[in-house]
Amino acid sequence: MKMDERKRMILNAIILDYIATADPVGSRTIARKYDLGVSSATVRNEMADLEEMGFIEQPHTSAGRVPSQSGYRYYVDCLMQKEPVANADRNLIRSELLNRIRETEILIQITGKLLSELTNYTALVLSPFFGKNSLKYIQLLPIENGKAVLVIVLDNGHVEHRVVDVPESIKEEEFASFTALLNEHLRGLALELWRPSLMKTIFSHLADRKKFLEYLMQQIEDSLSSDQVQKVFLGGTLNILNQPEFKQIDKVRSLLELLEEKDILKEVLSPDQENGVVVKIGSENRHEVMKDCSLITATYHMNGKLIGTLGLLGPTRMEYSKAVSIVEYLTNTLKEGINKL
Amino acid sequence: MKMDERKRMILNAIILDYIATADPVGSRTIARKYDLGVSSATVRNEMADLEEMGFIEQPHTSAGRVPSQSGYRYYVDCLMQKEPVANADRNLIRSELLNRIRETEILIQITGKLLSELTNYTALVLSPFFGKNSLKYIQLLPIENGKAVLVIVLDNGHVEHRVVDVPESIKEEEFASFTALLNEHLRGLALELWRPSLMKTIFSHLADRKKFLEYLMQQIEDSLSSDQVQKVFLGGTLNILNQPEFKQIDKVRSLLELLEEKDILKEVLSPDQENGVVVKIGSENRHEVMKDCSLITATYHMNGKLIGTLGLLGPTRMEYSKAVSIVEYLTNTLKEGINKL
DNA sequence: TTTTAGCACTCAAAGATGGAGAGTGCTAAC
DNA sequence: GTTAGCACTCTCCATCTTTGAGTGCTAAAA
Repeated sequence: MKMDERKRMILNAIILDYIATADPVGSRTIARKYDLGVSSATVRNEMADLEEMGFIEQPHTSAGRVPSQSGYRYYVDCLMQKEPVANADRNLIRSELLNRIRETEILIQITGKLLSELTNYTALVLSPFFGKNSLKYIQLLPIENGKAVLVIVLDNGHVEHRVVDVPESIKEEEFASFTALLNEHLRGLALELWRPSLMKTIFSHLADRKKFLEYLMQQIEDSLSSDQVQKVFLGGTLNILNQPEFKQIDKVRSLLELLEEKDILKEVLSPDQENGVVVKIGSENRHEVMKDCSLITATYHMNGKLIGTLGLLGPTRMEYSKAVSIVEYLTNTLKEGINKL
Repeated sequence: MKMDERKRMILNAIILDYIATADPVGSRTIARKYDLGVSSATVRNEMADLEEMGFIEQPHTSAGRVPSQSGYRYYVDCLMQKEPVANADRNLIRSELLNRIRETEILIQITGKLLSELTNYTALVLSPFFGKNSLKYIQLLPIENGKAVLVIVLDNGHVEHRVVDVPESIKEEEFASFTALLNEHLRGLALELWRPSLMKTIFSHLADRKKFLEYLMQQIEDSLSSDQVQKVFLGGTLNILNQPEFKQIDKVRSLLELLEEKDILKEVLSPDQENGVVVKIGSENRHEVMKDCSLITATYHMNGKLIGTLGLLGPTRMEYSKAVSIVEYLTNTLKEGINKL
């Protein structure tokens, strides 16, 4: 069976109509609403072909047709025309993301909020991962007997603090030298390379404080472990409830539960190819729970390095043409924002 | 009509049964399951009385009885026997809350998680508010041209950081004097009293940096405004979905939406009396959305001052006897934990 | 006087029935 | 290759029936 122009138009019409209404689409509707200059009977014949090709399916004999997963796939790959982002939306995005933001975390949060509000789907934003980033600044501040605050600043604007225990035997004056030491040896170093470097230092400079330094090192590593630092931000979690396909509580439930499992989300968001906008439809997603969902992802970079992912989760019946462009535009603006930090 | 012992027993039985099953309770069930030594007919007569008194009601003529709001009220006030917290739960709580925690925020988070997991309801924890607390330590750390990290430590273990802009004209050496100045004048001061005090300082010491100090002050106030600092932590948000009374999506929806409105939650959690465990049933809660829910709250203190609230949200048909004791025990342990920080 | 057995009555929930409507596939004519 | 026409299918909805749990009332028993 060959996919001629008319079949393409009909498939396109079916998908657009189904996306808009969530109701199975009949031959008559297509013939009337999308004037193709042919009768419903003709459309009917074509639809039978499209069904045979696997692009659409019937919920039951006397119902209209519904796009199948490969139908959506074909649409996204070959038929879809990206809808340009509305001017108002562009302006909103730029004004929110490019103004007066000083910390990565806030930038990411706003991005999530924007994405969900502009699309009415659920936004997932994976914040930058710093494995390849390096330390700009580190400081140990004594706050009371036995306690200090460790402040860590990375070269990409991420700031982190953590309260650590300090042996009482360490005097206030020593903190300055610790800080100096840490900065001297760690500044500019990629996080991955820290430990070996610090170890050398320990033995050469401060053998008597070895234990404390080891503890400190542990704390630093902990603070910057991907678990701590690479967070997933959600926006519009409850937007799934808007979708008629999720009217029953049990369907929504497992999805909402999935959204609380940050580890799984990270996995879901980890890209299998490094750039551009990727659309995963239905069971193309690894997780069973997402079999009725599509996920649009895009990665963002800094200095050419992949640092994070942006995702948009909706029903398979989602407005791909609009969603894809917004994800794209938002990713680019986010990049800009991060590089401005 | 008088409330004799038998009526009390029957009401108690009805409520316990309804809490356990969520089905309207019939006279036969009561007579059989809770052996009161009387027949169902007698129970029936008593139930008619209880209904007249307003403690129970019938969904429809031929259904069993369901506790009314005042029924629950009477139960909580007069009938309920607190179920002691299981030993395993006690141990879990103590080991999680009293070990190796250094920051308030983490303590609060764990409390929320525990509360929801132990009860299967939704936990709300309002973190400490510091209006009356004072500053232990403040520091301004330069990190690059035009930027610095402001680190703020309060006397109750709360630590906060924020990236601020710094005029390029301020040299690295000046930071130390700023930090010294801030500490000198603000340390030990209750947050409420900061501004006037700092203002005096500005004019006497550093008239030329007035603008920057004002900006800095603004940043500090911002960081410590109740909006920023007094956060609501949720645990087990999706536990409501377990309840059969929330099977329809529209009922759950408004409740889940409520849980995303942190401002409303703060209001809901603000106590109208200062201590002890308070149970608010159904429409005793201010919010329409919560008319089918009960909220158990308890306040926690530090040095005698009220600093936060702990809440547990479930259906009106909630296991009060168990929930109340867990809230109580957890509040006490949280107090302990905070004072140990 | 209180309790109980018995019975008629009520009502919701669950099936059963029967159009109405939307949509299909097939056939025969254009 | 396209279209009109028609029989057929299946869901959705409203209506009706049955079933079962539970009640209230009454009259007899304790």
